[in-house]
Amino acid sequence: MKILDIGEVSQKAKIPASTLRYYEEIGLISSIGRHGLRRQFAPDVLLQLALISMGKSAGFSLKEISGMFGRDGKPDLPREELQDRADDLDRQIRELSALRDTLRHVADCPAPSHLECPTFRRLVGIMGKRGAKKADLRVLNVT
Amino acid sequence: MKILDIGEVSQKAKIPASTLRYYEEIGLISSIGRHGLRRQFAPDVLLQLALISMGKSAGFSLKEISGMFGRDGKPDLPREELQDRADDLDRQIRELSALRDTLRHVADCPAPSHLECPTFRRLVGIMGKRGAKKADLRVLNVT
DNA sequence: GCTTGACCTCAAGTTGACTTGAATTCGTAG
DNA sequence: CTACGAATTCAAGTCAACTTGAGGTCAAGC
Repeated sequence: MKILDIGEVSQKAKIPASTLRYYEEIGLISSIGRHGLRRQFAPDVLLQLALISMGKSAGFSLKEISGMFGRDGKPDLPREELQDRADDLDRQIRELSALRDTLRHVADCPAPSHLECPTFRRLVGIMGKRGAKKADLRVLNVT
Repeated sequence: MKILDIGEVSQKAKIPASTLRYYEEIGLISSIGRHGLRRQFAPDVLLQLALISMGKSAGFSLKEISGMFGRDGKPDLPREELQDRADDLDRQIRELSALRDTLRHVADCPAPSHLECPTFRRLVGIMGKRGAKKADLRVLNVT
C-alpha cells in the first residue's frame, strides 16, 4: 500500500492541490497523515476522486456526492434513495442521448432554421416526457 | 402562431420569470415584443428552453449553449466543433452509465467498504479510459 | 548549515447562474 | 375611474465551488 503525497495525487488525478485541500476541508476526502506539513493520502483516494468526477459530471453537488460515497466509500443514504438517484441518471442519460443526436443532426442538416426542421423538433421532443416527480426537479433545476 | 406572454412561458416551461428575463439579458433567448410592459414570446421559445435545460443537465455553460443553438436556433459553431461536443456527450453518457451501475451496485452489495469490493472497483474503472484530449478537459474540469 | 521548492494556513476574491427587493407601470375587471 | 395583480427595471445579494495571495514551514540536496 504505497502512500501518496498531495503532489502525486494532484498529478495523477489531474486536480489542483488547492482543490484537494478544499475537498478535505468539506469532508469529501480525507488524508491519512502528514509528512512534515505535506498531506499524505491512501491510494484509494484516486478511486474516490474518479467517483467524484463522475458525480460532478452528472450534476450532483459535492454534498450529494459525499452522501453517496462518503468519507470512506460508504454511502450515508438508504438503498431506496440510491436507487432513486440511479433512476435520475437513467432519465438524464436518455436526455443526453437526445441532445447528442440533436447536435449531430444540427451539424449535418442544411436547414436554415432548425426550429422549423421536423427532425430537429422530433429529437428535442424526446425531452417532452413530462411527469415532474421529485426526481425531475433537480434535473430541471426547479427547486 | 399564438404568442405567449412571459407568465405563460414561465408556467409551461416551469422556469421563473426572473430567469427568463435573465436569459434574455444574456442573449440566450429573445422576446418578440411587448404588450404594455409584458414581454411576449414566440411559441418556439419553449423548444429552446427544452434545449437549454438539456444542455445544462449535460454540464454546458449558458455561454456554450448559446453557441450551440444561439438566439434563433442557429448554431454559431462550425460543424466540427458540434461533432466534438457530441463526442463529449458520448463519453459522458458512458460515464453516467458507469455511475448509475455503481450506484445500483452500492445499493445492493452488502460489502462493508466498497473500496474493497472488486465489482465496485471494476465499475469505477470504466472511468479510467485515459487520453486527455481537449474534450476531456472540460468534462474533468481541468481548465 | 543553507538554500530551494513544494507544501502549508487563512482570509479574501472570483465566476456563473440566478434571486430578491424596492419602487414603478400597465391593462383589465368591477 | 379606481383598484388590483402581474410585470417591469436596476442594483444588490446569494450560493457553490473553487482560486489566489501573502506570509510561513519543512526536509532533502549540496
